[in-house]
Amino acid sequence: MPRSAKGGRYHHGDLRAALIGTAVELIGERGVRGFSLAEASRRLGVAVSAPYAHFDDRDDLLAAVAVRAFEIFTGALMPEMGKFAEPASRLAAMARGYVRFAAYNRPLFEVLYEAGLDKVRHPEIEAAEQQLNEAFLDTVRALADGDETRADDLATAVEATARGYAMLLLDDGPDPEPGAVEVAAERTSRAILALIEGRRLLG
Amino acid sequence: MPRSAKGGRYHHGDLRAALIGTAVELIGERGVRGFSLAEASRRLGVAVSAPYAHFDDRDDLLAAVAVRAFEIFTGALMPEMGKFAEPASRLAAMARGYVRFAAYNRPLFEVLYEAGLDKVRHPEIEAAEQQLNEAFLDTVRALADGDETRADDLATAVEATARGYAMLLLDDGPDPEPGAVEVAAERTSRAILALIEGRRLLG
DNA sequence: GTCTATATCCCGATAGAC
DNA sequence: GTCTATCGGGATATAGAC
Repeated sequence: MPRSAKGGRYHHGDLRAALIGTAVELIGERGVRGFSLAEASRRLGVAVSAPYAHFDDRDDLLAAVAVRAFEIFTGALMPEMGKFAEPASRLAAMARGYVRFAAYNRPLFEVLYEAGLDKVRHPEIEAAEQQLNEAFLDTVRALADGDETRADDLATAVEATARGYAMLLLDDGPDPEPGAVEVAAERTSRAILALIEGRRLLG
Repeated sequence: MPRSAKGGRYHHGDLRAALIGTAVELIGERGVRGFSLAEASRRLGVAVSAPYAHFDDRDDLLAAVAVRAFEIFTGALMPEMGKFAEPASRLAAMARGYVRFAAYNRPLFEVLYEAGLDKVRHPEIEAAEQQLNEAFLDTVRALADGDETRADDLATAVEATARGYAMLLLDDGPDPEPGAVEVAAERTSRAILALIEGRRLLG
């Protein structure tokens, strides 16, 4: 990418996109709360005031990261589900995908849950969440005998299980090895199947 | 509590303990990363340099909070377990206690997992964790037919489930209502029982 | 759209007086 | 053990030039 000499003007091709990318990098290194516009600017070699031409403020940039996170999240899980016809297998596959996503896209996963973004100010985020949620609920309903309350309880249980395994994996340290990720994903998958097996005890 | 007039010397009865308490307050309001020694000092009406007479640095204070967190955590879960003889009921009770602890002691729960403390510098933390862990593993083993691998898988599954439900509850917003906490705790408890019911699928 | 420069604020940590 | 004072650093955000 073109970079003018030190001190000269810097015309970035697409500073907006570059800022989002750098934000992801930085969040991976220091967490959401440790991220700052100032350091992102420094890394890109632009003035600290430059980001304000593209984003209202720090949170506005984080919201853009969150939207990208949901896109990647959805893009990773939907195909995974499509490989299985049985509802139980589909849920297990989703859970595996969930844990893998958390492990391999830690910064994005962190933004989804820890950014504390104002959903009133950033409604795009909820919209990005919608598609995946519908597919998830459809699959859960198939295991609940048409009982909406049972479906809700099972959905919560599946989500909690996946979330919990993801958190445990991320606790072990940043950037887990692929082997450890697969072990965790497989355990998660089996826990989902065990949960479904005993689901009559849920509600 | 005695407080000298503005500008005068301030002799606190136990600044060390007061700092820990104020840290918990502040973490509840702004999260672990948003906590600062400077603001804690301001709230207590002492100079920003005063804390350094009791703690090496910011992390040293957070470590003291973490130790207190484990003490309260253990103190809440052990009696809960003691009420039940059956291993499955004990694990379900632990999980209920786990979720309640997270909901009613959010700052402490946060410190346990998000403080990112150096365990080499603060070995007390691991010691505080030990007691509870042993009791937990003993109960899990009773459900694993003497198979240590099965026990390990089940322990992970139980921990992940409790952690996941706690995270979902905390996601809903700070300071959840007692009604919501009980619903979440009950759901967690049932999920543990369902998991145990289907545990042959775990490994 | 980007830069320079600046205002304003907060933080951690230390030195030296009392 | 606490205070006053201070150093050094980093952040957000804005104003005005180009």
